[in-house]
Amino acid sequence: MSLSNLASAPDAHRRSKGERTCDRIREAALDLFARLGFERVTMADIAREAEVSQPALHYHFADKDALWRGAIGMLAAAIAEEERLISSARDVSAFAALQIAMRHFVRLSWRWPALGRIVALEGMAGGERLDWLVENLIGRRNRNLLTLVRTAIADGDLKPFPPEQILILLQTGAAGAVNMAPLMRANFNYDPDQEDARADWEDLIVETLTAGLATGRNRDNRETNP
Amino acid sequence: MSLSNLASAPDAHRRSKGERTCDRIREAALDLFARLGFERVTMADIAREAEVSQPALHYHFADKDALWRGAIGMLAAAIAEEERLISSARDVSAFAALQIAMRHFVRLSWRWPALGRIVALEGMAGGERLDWLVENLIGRRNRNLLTLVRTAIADGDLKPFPPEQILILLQTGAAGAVNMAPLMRANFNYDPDQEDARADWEDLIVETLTAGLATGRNRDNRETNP
DNA sequence: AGTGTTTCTGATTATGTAGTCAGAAACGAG
DNA sequence: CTCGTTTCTGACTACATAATCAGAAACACT
Repeated sequence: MSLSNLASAPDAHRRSKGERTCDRIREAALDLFARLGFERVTMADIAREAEVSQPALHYHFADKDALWRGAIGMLAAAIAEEERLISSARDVSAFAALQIAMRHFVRLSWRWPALGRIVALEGMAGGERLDWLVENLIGRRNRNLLTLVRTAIADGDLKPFPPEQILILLQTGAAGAVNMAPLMRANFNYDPDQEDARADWEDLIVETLTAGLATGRNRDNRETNP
Repeated sequence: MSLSNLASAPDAHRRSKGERTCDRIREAALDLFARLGFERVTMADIAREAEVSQPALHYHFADKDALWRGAIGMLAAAIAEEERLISSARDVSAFAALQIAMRHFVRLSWRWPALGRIVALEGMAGGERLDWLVENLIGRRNRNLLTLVRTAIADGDLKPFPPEQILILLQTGAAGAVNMAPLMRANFNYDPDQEDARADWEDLIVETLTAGLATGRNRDNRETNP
């Protein structure tokens, strides 16, 4: 909980036992919550997956909601990295920055499948957990992206659709194959979670949405450079 | 349960009391299941919404799963109508048929918000309910669409990405604004469920994905006619 | 009205699940 | 090793919820 004694930093990479099991619990919880949603997961499931007893969960987290937030917290670093990467692209056009962001987002979705799934799950249901997500995880990022979309439209590079809609299309589209992997397996006997399928998907998303949303002006710039 | 006596057909539109409350229950259940997912909805919630007592649910449906399937059944007619409409477009190119299907699908998503949400919920989780959905509601429809995509690619009208991925992009994209309405409200203070917003969304989806997926050959056909 | 059937309800049970707590085990500093 | 602290467990409680059932009410038909 504290910032840990920086004095003993030399071997600080060796986290305490509690911190390690805490991580195990959060990993198990994130995986289960993302796949199944909050209610379909029991504390017993998480405990089994993390190889601890149920009360251990309550030792590290006050209740199931706190555990959910703790698990989501594992995504914070990934989001922060994404925000950093987007804002670092400051000397290119908003349109080019969006392309970069989109490619990065697809990769992020594969790296952290839980992200898109949890946003989808709570984004459909609404409620307190969604409010928490917006407040603590995705709100600022999304508003920044919205500004980027608005700028690209003002620049005449993007078709003038409602920017909120464009953003949702980009995000639900990009995460589609990740989120819907079980459906694709069940309905098409197709597994999108393969190295080459992932690469195809990344190209499909970036090329398609870029080409589809661009105005004639830059229609032929596949990957725009400043 | 039986095909009802066709003899007394003249006034057959007057359904029995049981059938009417059965419908009320299914409507309430469909709405709740779609918004919140199977586990987050209790039988008491549904009973309250349908203005009956809990045991009434068990009189009409064996258990919660049967009620879920019964509720989903309300979407069957909508899907059938969609299938009919798609297969009726037989004398146009596969590409043109896909455009028609896409526009129809966006409208269908707004008409039946439960459809996309339930597919998304179960499509992420996998499991028995997804298998049931594939088997009984969306499987055939999706395979038909897949054939259409394959044909359009073979015709040289669609970019040669994996057809399964193209289909998932079309569907998750099209249903995005419908499914994510709560997120859009929470994050952007934007309500996509307005007449003009719906129209914008329909255009955004059809124009963007058409333009993005089309090969150069038909790139400038906004709405292709045979 | 009378009678049998369909439809529904109040009361109740069984079960699964989140959360609690006393105390055991593992750990760390001396 | 010893003692104090952190970490964890087994046994338990409280509660929500799906499901049951006997019987009441609404209905349909004569």
